[in-house]
Amino acid sequence: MEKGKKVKALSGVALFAGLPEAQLRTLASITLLKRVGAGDILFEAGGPGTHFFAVLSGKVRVYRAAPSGKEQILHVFGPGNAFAEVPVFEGKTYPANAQALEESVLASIPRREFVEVLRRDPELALGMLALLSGRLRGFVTQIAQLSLQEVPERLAGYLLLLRAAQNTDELILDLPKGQIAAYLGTIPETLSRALKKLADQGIIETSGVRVRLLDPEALERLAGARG
Amino acid sequence: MEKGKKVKALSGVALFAGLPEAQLRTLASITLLKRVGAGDILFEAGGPGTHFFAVLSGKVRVYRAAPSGKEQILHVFGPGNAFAEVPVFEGKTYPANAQALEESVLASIPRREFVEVLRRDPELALGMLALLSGRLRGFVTQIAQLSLQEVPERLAGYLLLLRAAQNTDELILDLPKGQIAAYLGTIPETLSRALKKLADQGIIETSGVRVRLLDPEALERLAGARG
DNA sequence: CGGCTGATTGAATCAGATCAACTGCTGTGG
DNA sequence: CCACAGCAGTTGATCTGATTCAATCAGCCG
Repeated sequence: MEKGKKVKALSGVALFAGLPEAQLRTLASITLLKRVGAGDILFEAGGPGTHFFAVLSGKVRVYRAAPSGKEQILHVFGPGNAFAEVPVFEGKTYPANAQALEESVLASIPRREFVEVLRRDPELALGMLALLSGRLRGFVTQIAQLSLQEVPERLAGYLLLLRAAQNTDELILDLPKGQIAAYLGTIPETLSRALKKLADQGIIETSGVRVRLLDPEALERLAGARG
Repeated sequence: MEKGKKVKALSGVALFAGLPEAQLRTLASITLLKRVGAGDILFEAGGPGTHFFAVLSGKVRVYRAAPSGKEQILHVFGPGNAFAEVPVFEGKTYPANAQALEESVLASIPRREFVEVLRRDPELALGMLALLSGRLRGFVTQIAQLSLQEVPERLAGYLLLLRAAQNTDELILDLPKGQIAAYLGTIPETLSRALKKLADQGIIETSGVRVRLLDPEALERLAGARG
């Protein structure tokens, strides 16, 4: 992998988008490219948090698992997203597990060197602060949903997210239903019933991986004002 | 309020602890002191996020509320804690509500000026990054608990937190039970039953606001390895 | 001594999980 | 090209942890 390619790859990461060429080159020089297959585990909760990652291609999920086997997905990251920033600034362990959902290519940046770059570039630090703040906001939403809403309402919120991302009312589910269930804090059986419930109410129409939103306003009412 | 007093107050905030005198003075010059009574609302979810806060004395809870009236506490902040950092770096709205639980004195720092100070002090920015990372870690734990554990297990985790904070097995509950219930994502009735359950199993002994841990290992087993 | 608020207890109900069976799709190998 | 293994998803029946509703109790302040 020659250097120019790495620089190009990194410039596609949102967090590094505005970075001057020189900084990008520095980053590229400490970055390792990592190719992983579907299902590969990248790190586990409690493991030493030595690296910070960015997805160049593919899809990665970050989740926690109960002894029972039930899993809660915290976030799914796609191309251009950076993740695993928590241990970078705490120097401790990863708080969750990460697993590739598909064949993916990742940029892997060693913690120590990355902090050095940050120390020298306050703008990157501010970008990082914005990234973490956005993450916090997302978690606040997730906590509120888990605690204050029931499954069909959370599902409504998720469908609205997809709508915003895909900019259409003819959605294509971006994950297998089992993974969506884990993201919503439930299990596939319950998700299946929730989809049916919304369909019975005439709010959506489903067929496999396709979901047509018949009544987006009803979804917004269900999901509540907040995102 | 003369200036020296503000500097002293700010130096008691963990986030600003290591800051050089000059920076502290700059901060003090843009800081407003705010006195609030028990029950006062500091800001509400969705409101414009103009200020960043630190608790100088008293206690503040940050929470989200459902239309039904049920509330989920995200965090309770005491003296020395900074909070409401999310809108500082996103320049948007507060993601949750904040309310004083007791008479409190707060340092209130305008967003724009604070960002300027940060831009000039990379070390403060790194401190801020560490603060946010810790917050993220806490939220990950909270999400996992809400989704993967049941109430008695979450309660066990909470009691262990108190044990670590108070460094004794003779705990004093730091919040009214109703608030603890809201923090654990449940309601007072259920918390009451969970306490009774642990007591029946001989793991704890309760009397009002006092809780004696008879079998901390059992609590750790219940709560699971993670914090 | 009331009267308010917080906490507890009991009974009924409910959302969601669990368990089990079945469907349907996909890819592989005979 | 068909058969079948294997997995994801659905459906139904049951179980259970938690909420709801209602009543009572304890403590604290005026």
